[in-house]
Amino acid sequence: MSDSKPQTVSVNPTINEAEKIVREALSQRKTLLIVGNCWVHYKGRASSKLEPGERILIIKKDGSLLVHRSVGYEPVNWQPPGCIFHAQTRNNLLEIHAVRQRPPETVQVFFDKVQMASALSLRDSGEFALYASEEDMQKAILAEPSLLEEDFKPISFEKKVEPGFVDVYGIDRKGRLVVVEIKRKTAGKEAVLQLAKYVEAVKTRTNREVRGILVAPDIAKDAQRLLETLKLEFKALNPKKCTEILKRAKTRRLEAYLGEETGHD
Amino acid sequence: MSDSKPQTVSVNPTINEAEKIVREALSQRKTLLIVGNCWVHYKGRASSKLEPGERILIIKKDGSLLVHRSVGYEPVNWQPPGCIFHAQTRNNLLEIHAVRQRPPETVQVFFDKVQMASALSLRDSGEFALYASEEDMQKAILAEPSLLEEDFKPISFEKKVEPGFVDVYGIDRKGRLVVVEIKRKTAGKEAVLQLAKYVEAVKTRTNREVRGILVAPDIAKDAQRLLETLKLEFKALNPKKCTEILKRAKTRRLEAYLGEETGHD
DNA sequence: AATTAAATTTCGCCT
DNA sequence: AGGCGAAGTTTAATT
Repeated sequence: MSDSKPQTVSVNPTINEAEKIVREALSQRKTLLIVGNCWVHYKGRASSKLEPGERILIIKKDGSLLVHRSVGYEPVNWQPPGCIFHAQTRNNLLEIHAVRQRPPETVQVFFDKVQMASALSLRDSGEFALYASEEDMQKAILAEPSLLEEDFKPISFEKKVEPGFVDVYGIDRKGRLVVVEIKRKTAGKEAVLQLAKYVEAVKTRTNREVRGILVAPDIAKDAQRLLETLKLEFKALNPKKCTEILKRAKTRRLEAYLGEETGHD
Repeated sequence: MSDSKPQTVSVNPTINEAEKIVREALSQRKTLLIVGNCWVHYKGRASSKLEPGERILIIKKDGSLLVHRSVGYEPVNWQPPGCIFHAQTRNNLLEIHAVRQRPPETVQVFFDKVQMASALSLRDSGEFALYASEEDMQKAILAEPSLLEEDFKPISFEKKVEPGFVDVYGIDRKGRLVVVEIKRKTAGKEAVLQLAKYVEAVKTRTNREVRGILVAPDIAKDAQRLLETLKLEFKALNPKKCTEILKRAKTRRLEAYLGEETGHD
């Protein structure tokens, strides 16, 4: 008897039938998907109660739980991965408890009517790639320092400086130290203050002149004013452009590699 | 012919059958639920590509979109409410496009195999109540100022002060100004620093003595030391107690209301 | 285990 | 519409 059925789906099941599907999903580490009328109690970092209504419940094999209403991007109730679940039927009521150890939290979901219950084996080995991250921008500046300004020479990156880490650290064409703070999106006041903090920290460690440059696709009006007050600088840089630069740099590296070491594979 | 069917569910539908369900959901503002093999392209604030795999797609009537993998609390791809959708089948491939105007973003989902497709009418008018939130604690102190200390008189709340907003602002029994910072859980150093910031800001605006009181269920050891160094104060307050106080206050208000204006319904 | 910073953060409130 | 602060934020990296 094979239990490798890729999916069990039941429409308008009884509470008992639904419970069987819940148990199947939980015991075989399948994805559980239930649609029905339910109410939810949460206790933990805060507490909440959700009155009855029709919602979607998802429990994943990693022990995460989501309750979604008919509107809203965010789940109304949830539990991060690592929960332990317990399911039971009492008085024709399907109860699903999700318990998290640290921090101690519980979510209890009660169904009195199930429209659909499903236990799914989701095969998913596809990779997810996010482009134009802050890290990409950093790599792009390191690969192509002229993106920042002509004759900029990077010395290090993610350099430890008292309050944290400087994104990029280098020397300009006149030998002045340059501290670079990178933001992937419009820079606000907090980004300017972060840069100022690092510039001040570097200044205490040297007698040389120190410049601070904020790199971002854009800068907010108030942040611009603050930047000027603090005698810092701004360099506009589009994250998308960084992705392209990186792609080009990789190609170049690949070409150099193929030129030097042929016949590899 | 009635279209008020509460749900349409199809197991292992053809791509064309799945497309019909997608159109039903989108045109009738139902919740769309699809499980199947898909890949996803996202372009907007950032860009991403998700290689093929079996996932759950949810589209809600408010124009939000979620793609969930078999693990993880967060969706791998998503779109907040307010999207416009477009669906089509080409070469036996079901394409669903979600477009957001501002910021300009698109998510494209491509299905080549659908395990389950469903259009759901979720009736949900249940209220959601979050208890013991920071806001509740604030309200409780305003309703019952002696929770903070005897003879404390609140003046305002969420008062704008240079770096942000002061939770509660008032006067103590000796006429000193009091700045209150509230935390729902154990207060850490950042909470103390936040309070210090506000106290300093208020001091620049007055000649009067200014006290700073941190209100939380508990305070961390290092935060306690910092608090003493900065000559600030701590008042333990349990969020749960606040919820009870609020309930009592509401009852009292209701009683007063019923006492004054009888016969209202 | 605790801290810190980033996120396609989202959400709500206010200007 | 944009800016700012908070969130049961979550997540990942680092001390």
